[in-house]
Amino acid sequence: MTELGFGKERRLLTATDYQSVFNGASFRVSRRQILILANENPSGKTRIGLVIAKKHVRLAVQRNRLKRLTRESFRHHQQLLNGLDIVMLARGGLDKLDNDAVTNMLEQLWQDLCKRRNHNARQ
RNA sequence: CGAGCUGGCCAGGCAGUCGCUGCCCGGUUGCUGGUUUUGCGCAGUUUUGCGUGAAUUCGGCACCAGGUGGAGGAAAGUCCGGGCUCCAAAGAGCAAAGCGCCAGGUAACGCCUGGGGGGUGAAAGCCCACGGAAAGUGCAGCAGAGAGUAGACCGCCUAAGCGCAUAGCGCCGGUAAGGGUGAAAGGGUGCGGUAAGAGCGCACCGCGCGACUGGUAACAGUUCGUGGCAUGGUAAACCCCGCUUGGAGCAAGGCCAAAUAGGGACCCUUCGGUGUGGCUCGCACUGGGUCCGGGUAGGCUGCUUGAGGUUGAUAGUGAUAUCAAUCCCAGAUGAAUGACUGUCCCAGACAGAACCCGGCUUAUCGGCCAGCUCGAUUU
RNA sequence: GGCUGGAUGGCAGAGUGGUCAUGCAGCGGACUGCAACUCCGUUAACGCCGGUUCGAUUCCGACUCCAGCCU
Repeated sequence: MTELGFGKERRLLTATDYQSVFNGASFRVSRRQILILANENPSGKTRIGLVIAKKHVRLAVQRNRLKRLTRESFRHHQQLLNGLDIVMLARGGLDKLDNDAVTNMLEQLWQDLCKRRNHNARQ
């Protein structure tokens, strides 16, 4: 298993997985077009789930594009986010950004999330 | 060469690194299920049964390595038509809905092909929900005299008859040629005719009906006969005629199954009730007896070999069909087909499969090929 | 993914083949010392594009948008 892999065990799979993150979200970082919720995973795995509603991003091509970009970014930064269950929610207007903008934004969000986590750990 | 029309095709390429997923092949790897042989223990009269250990071999899952495949012409809208599944073995009648020139194609269609008719364009071509209004009912505001058995507002006429009493006026009337209204005013043009007019008569055009000819038919015809001429519009108003349609949908349906609640399956009976698609019939359930399984979260399946693609031959004007050879070409399930870097060019539009096909419609950068029309020029 | 329903002034909400009610809101006026209430008057709409019809908000087709249901 390589360090940058992205298999089934790295994803949130069921409705109950999503519910646990939504109900007890310990971390919450956002930008205008993206909201990220996260929670410590009890078994120490790193997993991500995507919520990109049709209401916010109308075209299927755009939804697929955003999912791919997010997964790719997550895949590259998963060492940083070790042991978290993460849910990424898209807001309106995200489909208007190009690939570079989305990738940069996600990178900043990962950093924010990491800082928030370290801050909590010290307290 | 320019302007235009029709049909078909393509949908950024290449290299490297990282990543996702289906299938195939392999593994001194891990977990797990079975086959065969055999050791030991227990039971038994024996065949043997149970427990346990070893070897053997066949799978399944995970992981690793390699190979190979991985969005569209519209995948879209869900507007039609089918397959498939369940509802009863999907049946009968009514109601309701859809379609509508003719012939053919097709599994089927509201689609396609060919033909006819109408419209449009200089032409190639393009467009058309294109049955019936002499079966019946309804509708047409306003305007207008009159809106469907036509109709005297203005106008025209005053021959015949009557009155005044005389180139005239009035009464009784006549008249659809002209004006005006309207979306629409009941064949058109000309001549005759007349008081003025009128298919009143005639000629030509148009129209209806019948015959004949051509065509499978729709329909057509410098054809013949006949009728003075009707049958205004609206059926995407009700309707009539002909044809078609049972309803739901893969979140259909089937299987395995934590939790939770009390029902569930089979047999017998048919008064009432409930349900199945709008109603009726019909059918199923509810009632009594016997026996224990049923099922939410979740998982598996349905799930991709098909009215299939490619090439060729044959039949046909064509849509298409038949035959032969050959190929296997996405199958995901929080949902794969991507990201980054470099490079080239004509600088990449619209846009992402979700059970599967056939169409239609809508979105769309740019390019290629073939055929046709018109114009210009040269030989 | 599939299946339904809808779109009428700023808001709510009827309606029908012939220039669309009604209420609230807005504006102007009357009443009042000023307001409220009340009364009178007035502005403003059929989602968009085609077709059928003499005429479409209504009938038919396509498009856009908004709700709801099935897991």
